Amino acid sequence: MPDWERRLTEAGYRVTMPRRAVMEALVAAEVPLQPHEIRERAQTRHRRLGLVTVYRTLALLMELGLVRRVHREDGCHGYLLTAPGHRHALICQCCARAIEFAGGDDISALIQRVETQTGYRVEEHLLQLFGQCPSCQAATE
Amino acid sequence: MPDWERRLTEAGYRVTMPRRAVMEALVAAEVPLQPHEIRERAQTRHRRLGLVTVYRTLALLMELGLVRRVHREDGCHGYLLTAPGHRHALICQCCARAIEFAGGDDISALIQRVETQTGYRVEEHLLQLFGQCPSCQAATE
DNA sequence: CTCACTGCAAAGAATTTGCACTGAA
DNA sequence: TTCAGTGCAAATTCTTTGCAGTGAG
Repeated sequence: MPDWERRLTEAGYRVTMPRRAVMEALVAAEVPLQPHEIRERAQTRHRRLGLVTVYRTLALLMELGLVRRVHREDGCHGYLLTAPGHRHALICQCCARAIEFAGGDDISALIQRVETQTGYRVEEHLLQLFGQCPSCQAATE
Repeated sequence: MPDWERRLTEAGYRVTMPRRAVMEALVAAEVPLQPHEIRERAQTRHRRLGLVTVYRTLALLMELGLVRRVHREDGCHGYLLTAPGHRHALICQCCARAIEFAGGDDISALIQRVETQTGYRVEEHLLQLFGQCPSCQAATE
């Protein structure tokens, strides 16, 4: 039994076919998926899957911290499986492949500097990097 | 003649009442505004202002770099006047007042670390901080 | 006087809600 | 068996487009 099924069960939710299909699509994806993309991919497993169910499932998975919503520069958003312990996304502008990386001392230092400079108390941060992944760099050069 | 009017003119665009009204609303605002909020505020200057024109004006102002779109944690976005030379927004979770701050060596260091760790080449970054501004901190304590 | 710009209406996305049916526990 | 979960249709919300009229330069 995968960990995410245990998390669902323990929180009092049921493990259903649509939820399995959505999770499998997200696990298989290396890129942040938009709801309609998730639906298309998940339908190979569960034909009748409705877009509404995708939205509801995503809301549930986010609530449980299994999935994160990432922003794109154009304002759209995609959904990405949460890598445990990691918080930030790095997205390839060329192929959309995304990986996550951990925040380290450098982010803490930055936050501390900004707090000192502004007088604000910083509680959350949203950091995403955009660039080119190794294989797209190789393809370009 | 304000600088933004010069920028418009030099780029071959016209300075019109609706554009003035939108800019004034943004200048007066200390918080990121959503399109409908901009419209409501700008209508004190220009009654007939349509939401469509707000969208078109914002697109133009973004193209000229006068305005930035900022993301909120809930996925909505607001528009904020660009502070010259600054790139990142710090938004109060309590009153929504926003200020911008400059990226410094700390961000460069972070990006360099991530590039080394991942092999990606980083070209853009999206950084926003959320917290409490000084006056909201004072009100809470 | 011209043509960029505007407002309206209407189309098109993206997301949410209402409700009767279905299937996981 | 029972109620959480689902799918459909339809409602909302957000944003863009088409087009005839208006006003900035």
